[in-house]
Formats: sequence, structure tokens, C-alpha cells
Amino acid sequence: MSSKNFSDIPKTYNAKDVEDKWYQYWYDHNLYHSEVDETREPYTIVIPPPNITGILHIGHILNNTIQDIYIRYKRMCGYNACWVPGIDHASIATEAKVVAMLKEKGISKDNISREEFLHYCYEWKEKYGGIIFKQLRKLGVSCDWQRERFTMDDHYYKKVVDAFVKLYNEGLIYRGYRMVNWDPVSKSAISDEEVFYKEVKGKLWHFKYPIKDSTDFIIVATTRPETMLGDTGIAVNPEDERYKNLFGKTLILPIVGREIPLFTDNYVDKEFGSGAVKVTPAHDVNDYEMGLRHNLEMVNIFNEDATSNGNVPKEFQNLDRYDLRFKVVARMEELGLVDKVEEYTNNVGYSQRGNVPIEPYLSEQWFMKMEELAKPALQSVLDGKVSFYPEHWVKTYEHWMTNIRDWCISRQLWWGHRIPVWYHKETQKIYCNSEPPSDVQNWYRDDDVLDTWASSWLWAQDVFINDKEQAYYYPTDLLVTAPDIIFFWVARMIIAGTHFMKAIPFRDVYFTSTVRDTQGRKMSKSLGNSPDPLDLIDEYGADALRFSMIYIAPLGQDVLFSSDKCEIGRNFANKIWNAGRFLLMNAQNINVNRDLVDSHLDFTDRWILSRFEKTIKEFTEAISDYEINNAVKILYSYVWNDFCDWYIEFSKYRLYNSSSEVKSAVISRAISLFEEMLKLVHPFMPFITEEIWHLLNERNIGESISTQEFPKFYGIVVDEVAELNVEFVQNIITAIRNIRGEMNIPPSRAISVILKAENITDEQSIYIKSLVRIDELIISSDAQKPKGSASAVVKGCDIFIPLEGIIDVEIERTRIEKEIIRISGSLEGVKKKLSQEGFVAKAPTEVIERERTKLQDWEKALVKLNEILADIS
RNA sequence: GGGUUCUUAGCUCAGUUGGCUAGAGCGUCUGCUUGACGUGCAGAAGGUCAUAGGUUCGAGUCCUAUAGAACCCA
Repeated sequence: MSSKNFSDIPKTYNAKDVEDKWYQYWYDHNLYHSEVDETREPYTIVIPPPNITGILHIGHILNNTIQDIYIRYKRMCGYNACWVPGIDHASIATEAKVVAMLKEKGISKDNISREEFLHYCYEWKEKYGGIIFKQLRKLGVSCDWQRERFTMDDHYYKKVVDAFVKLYNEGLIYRGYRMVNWDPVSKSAISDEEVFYKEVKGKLWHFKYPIKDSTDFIIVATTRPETMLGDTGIAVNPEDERYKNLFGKTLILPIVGREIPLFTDNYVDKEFGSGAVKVTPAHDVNDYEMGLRHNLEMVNIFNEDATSNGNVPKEFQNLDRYDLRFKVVARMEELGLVDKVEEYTNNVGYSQRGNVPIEPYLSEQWFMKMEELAKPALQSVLDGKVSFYPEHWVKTYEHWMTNIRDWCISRQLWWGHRIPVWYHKETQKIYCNSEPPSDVQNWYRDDDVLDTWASSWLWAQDVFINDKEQAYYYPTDLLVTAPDIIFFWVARMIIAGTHFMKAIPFRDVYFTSTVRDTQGRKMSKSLGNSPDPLDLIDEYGADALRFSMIYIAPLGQDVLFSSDKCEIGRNFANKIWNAGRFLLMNAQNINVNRDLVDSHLDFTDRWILSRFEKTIKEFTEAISDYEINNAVKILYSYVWNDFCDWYIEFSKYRLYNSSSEVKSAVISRAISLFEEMLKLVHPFMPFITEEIWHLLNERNIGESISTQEFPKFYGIVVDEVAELNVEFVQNIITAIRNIRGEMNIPPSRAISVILKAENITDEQSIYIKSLVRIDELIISSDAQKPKGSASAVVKGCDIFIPLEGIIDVEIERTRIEKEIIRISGSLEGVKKKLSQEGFVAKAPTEVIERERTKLQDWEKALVKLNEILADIS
């Protein structure tokens, strides 16, 4: 024990005073750096790279806390723990931000060169890209900062490009003129996964299309009237009797005057609208499919920014799609061709990035063939080579992987990994290689970049920069991520791993909960319901935030978070702090001697040792099963209930009333147990445990609790007898306290207690006496209940508290009656069970035995309680 | 429309392969300047486990249907 003076340790723990100090200490001593070491087993996590445009939000707290818990735990278990941090260039999001930033400066992207633009992007990245990591350090994450990676690092960039070339050469990447989801703001294609649907209130217009050489019309319903300018057909269901006479007729497209066919297709729903649908193959996915089936003309009516182009009549050109809609509807009304307009709510696809309705758009894009690539990746999950927690995500994964569609990987952007393809200026021949062609002047390069996910899908394998590293650290052990990117990222990393590495990228995937507010709404900037994590850390401390978050976040279920939930962790930290304070203050006056930790053991010592070992066992099981919230509750209960509420209270008697050697043994043992307990808590609350660990003893420079050995379960001190003995004492103490409470006896009032029991040891009676202010304790196997006393019955002991004169007879009667009713009720159940012939015949003997013991115990208790009741009356 | 998940105390959730006298935290109520902690201590109240059937000696736990909620895909 150090010679510090502990009497000035503050009564409440103040996280602010210690957290930054310890982070700096860990950082300065480079404690979390990992190197390849063949003599040790690695444990590896790659961080889901935050986006360089992102700032820390509450979801990051949950995610990174979980990763830190596992990496710290495994590090303490002796693994060569390596947590690789890094960031993602976020092509479309960053480009949007930079374009907006330039616009403010009065610069248009169209007027500057690609190189200039990228220069601005890198500037932007330098300025904002690192913010999130500064914030994460506040949380205490034990990343290996020497390994910080970026998806546009030279090494990584090359790997991304190489992957493209390889897949191209394998025939798995092709170029095609296809319908894609077009974001008219960023003027780029986006993948199916980047589209989200939202319900939008709109209208359903019913238009009349004239039939050629007739005065008749056919009515079609549409939610997008502006696209009619690109209609090249009308479809009805072949079973639709209403239109049988019109099959094969020609119609005149209003406004445009184009002649278009009426044809039949099973896709058409007879019940929807009029049963006839306008077909715009260039601007609707389903229409596109029909267009291909029926060989329709494809008329593209939009520019890249979704304004109308030269393929519509002159007066309708160069209009935004919504202005165009207005104008088309107005013209149709003028022409008397609007049958009716209905209110209608439909699902509109929006771009996840631009948050504008996407435009289905025909364009030339690069695609990746997914079907073959997906097969081994699906199998590796079905076979359990990769495990999902919670497991039910496997079904979602399987569904997506078996219905997978080709992936549009090109983006019409500049910021990102440029597609390594050159086109010959004369022959249009394609050259795909990571290096430019030797006669580069005869070629022009593809302008597009790759979808960001087509770079981050290599994250788990290519953050390791040479073969030796890759061989050692890959496959990684754990990926912690949100389930909403299961397709974007998790699935694609598994695909990349199984294809390029011929090995899975990670063994376990932990899908985090969604953090919501207390009303169950997602945390969002626009709702303003998302507390700033840095404010929370400032107010409660990072340990408190971490702990609280895990405490309320069960596996596979959403977390309802609010700032005041942080009190759970703050209070817990304070509890640990004060337990430490208690021990340190006593250690001021008592000689601490580590040689005595195993001497002068009494049954309370054996009990706490036993409880500690069982706690380690339960904890280890929970954490291995990723029942992290269960694990944290196991710790909480041990620390608070077993260690603080009982063990420390037990220890006080000997600390104040025994020989100096016994005192030494008791305090030394308590400190040693406390220190072990701190190690258990450390992965969850790294700062406070480090702080107290250093207060407990002088430590060498660079020593840290985070690199100590994690407590192991050996089973040698599990002691069922001691546990029963303590339980017995606890039951008696609780019963006496209960009477005191019910009878409103103030603690200042001393009472006498008579215990009628066969075997209560002196040791036990001492603890009973010291934990419930008793001035006289009489123990006897044939004690009689004194007149006017309050009573209780626990297993193996009758308790009488003489309270002649102060006892309220009515209260006492009610107490006893209530107890009788409770026990009789339970007894009925057991009797019924034991009387059923099937139960005795079929139930396991163990269960029957248990029921019989209950029967006996409760019958005995009832007899006693009835005697007591009779005595009161 | 298809899929996944959920419904247990006022609130948020635990309840492993069916054996419970159904637990915890928060909140509520009562008492407490007991020499670690009021961010605390001691005690208490509060649940026909969504509903209806079924399987079983036994169902919060398994099966079926119904109602409600959330998410994903179309």
C-alpha cells in the first residue's frame, strides 16, 4: 500500500478529473498497439469505418463501446488484441458536401477540373475527417492508432482497383445500358440499396387517350403524368374483358401525337385504376421490363438533372420534372382529356443521400454479376463459418443473397476510386488495367468512380498492408455493426472475403440495436431528439455513458435511450468509487499485508470467494454468447449486492473489533478481491477502474489495469456450504429488518431479538447482531415467544422481537395473516402437483424431491405461523 | 402483398433445452445525518406473463389461430 493520504478522496466520483488523464497515459505508452507475433494468438476487430462527413452520434457510442469491451476483454485474456481504426471516403456524401461548400464560395464544379475538385475534397477530408476519432477517444476506445486507415490510402486504393480488374478479367463485371436509380441532384446512379421508400400523398390522374380512327377513348391512371410524354404503349391484362375488343388497336398519345400500341401483359393488375396502364419504358422499372418484352421504343425525356430534354415537344422542354407535371396536367385539361383526379398515397423511392425522389433512368453503367459470387458467401453463413448475433439475421441475409441482383457499381462522381478502364479513341476498344495503356494518348479514361461500398467491401482484408499481416490477422474475429448495412457492407465483405481471400472476413458478426428515444422514435438530427454524446460524456463521464448504454441494450432489441439513463452508470461508478474509498480509508490505519489474504477465513470470506468465482463463470459464459447486457447485469449485481451490500458490511465487524492480525487479513483480502473485481469491470468502465487501480498500489510507469490478466474461473473456491450459511444469516437479518420497518421502529431504538433455532454458530450470531442494531440477542433451541412480541419464521429459525407496549397488534396480525395466505397459496400448488399421479410417475426425481422439500418446509412454517396468530388473538 | 421480430409489474426489459413461490433497474410509498456512498442505506406495494384454443403430469416457455406494435423487402 502506498503512503498516500486517502482521507481527502472526494465523496463522489468525478469522471472529469480522471478520464482525459488516463486516455493520454494509454496513448503515450502505446498500450494498444499490436504487432504480428506468431507466438501469440491474435484477436482482431476492424472498425466499421465512419464516414468522413460524419460526426459522433449516439449509435457510434453503442457500437464502439461494444467493440472496446471485446477488445479489452480479449486483451486481458492474453490475446494479441488488434483493433484497427479507420475512415471511409464516402463518395457521394462527401462530394455533395464539397459541391455545396464550393457553391457557397461561388465556385461551380462544372467550371473546375477534376484535379482541382479532388484537391478541395482532400482539403475537406483533412479538416473534418479526423473529428470523429477525436470524439471517440473521449469514449475510451482502445484502438491501435498506429494502424489508422483510410479507404483512399494509396495501398488501399490500389487494392480496390486491382479487385475491379480481377473481376473484369473473370467476366464478373460488365458494362451495360440499363435502367438505374438516378439521383438527379448528385447526377449519379445509385444502387438499389441506396433507395428508401416513403409514403407520399399525391394524386392519381385519370387521362383519356384517343383511339385511332375512332371517337372513343381509353382511360389510363397515373401518378406521374409528366412521363406520358415518353409513353410508347398502353398495356392491359389479357384476361380483362373490358378491353378485349381493343386488343391490338393503335392509340394516339395526346400532346405528342405519337401512335402507340395497346398490348396485353400479365403484369397489369385489372383492379388498379382503370385496368389500363401507360407504359414509359425509359422511366419506370416495370415499364422497362414490359418494353423489353414487347419491343417498345424507349423514349428518354429527361436530362441528367431530371429536367425535360429535346425528346418532348418544344414548349415542354427544359422544365423541372414537377413543373413539367403541372404543365402537362394543365394541357390535358385544356384538351378535355382529364377524366378525373383522385387523392392517392403511394410509395416513392428516395435517394438515401440526396433525399430527393430518384428517377428511374436509362444510362450506361458498370455492373457486377452477383449470382455466382453470392453462392459461397451465403454458404459460409449457412454453414456457421460466420455466425450472426442475434442469429435471426441469417434469414434476412439468406433471403437477400438468394434473390440477389446485379450491382450497379459505377457512380458519376469524381471523389472516389476511379474506374480503371480506358476506351480507345478510334476503335472504342476497352482496356481494363490498374496501369494506364502505354499509348495513353490514344485512349480516354472512364470518368466514373466506384460505389463506395465497392471499396469498403475489402475493408476486413486490406487494412492489413502486407501478406504477413494479412496471414496473421485475417480472418478477423468480430464485426460489430448496425443491421441496416447488412446488405451494403456485411454481405459484400463476406462476398469479397470468400472470393478474393478464399476465407471468411470475420467469424462473428454482432448486430447492434437501434438507438431510439423514449417514445421509440429513431434518433435523428431533424427531430432534435439525439443528445450529443460529448455533452453526455461531459455531464456523466464516458464510463457512465458506456455502462448505461450496455445496461439498457439487450441483444437484438432496440434501445430506448434518454440522457437520464446515464444515471445508472454514474451511480454505479460512484458505488465502486466509494467501495474503494472505504477500503483505502481503512488501509490507512490497518497494515495491509498481501501474505495474509488467505488467512483467518470465516464463512463470509468463503462465501464471497465462492460468489466471485461463480460470477466469473456466469460472466464469461454471457460474454462468449454475446449476451453483453446480461454480462453487465451479472457484474452489477455482484458488485452492488454481494460485494458492497453484504461483504463490506460483514467486514466491518472484524475491521473494528478484532486483533490486528485479523484486521490485516480482512482488509488485505478485501482489497485483493476488490482489485480482481475492478479487472472484471474494466472492459466496461476503463477509466474509473484504471484510476482506482492506481490508487490501490504504487504502479510502475506504463503499467495499466488494461493489460493485467483477466480473472479466470478455476472452481476451487466454490463453497456451497458457506453460501448456505450466509443465506441463512441474510434471511434472518432481512426478516428482522422487515419487522423493524413494518413496525416503524426507528434505528436509534435498540431492540432485543430471540432466535429459536437448532444451530446458529457464534460467528453467525455476531454478524446478525452487527448488521441489525440489536443490543441483546438470545439464541436458544427451545425459546418461547414472549408476550407482545413481533414474529417471523424463516427456514430453520423462528424470530421473536419482544415489543411489549410498542407493538401494534393489528399490524402484527395483518403481517402474519398475509404471510399465512402467501404460504398457503404456494402450498396448495405443491399439494396439487404431488397428488397428480402423472406427475409422480413422469417427472424427474429431482423435480419431485424439490416439490416434497417445499411441501415439508411450508407445512412447518404454516404450523408455526398459525401458533403465532393464535397467540396474538 | 411477402419476410423478420416483438407483446411479462406504472415504465424499460430478464426469464437458457417446458419443472417458479415469475425476477432486475427506474419510478412509487414508508423509515433513516447507523463513521464508503442521500449518485446512498433499510423495508414495502405492484403481474390470471396480449387473447382464444391445443400438446403435456406440468406452459411465461412448445404448436395453431386472432388482435396489436416495429423493422426489412416489393
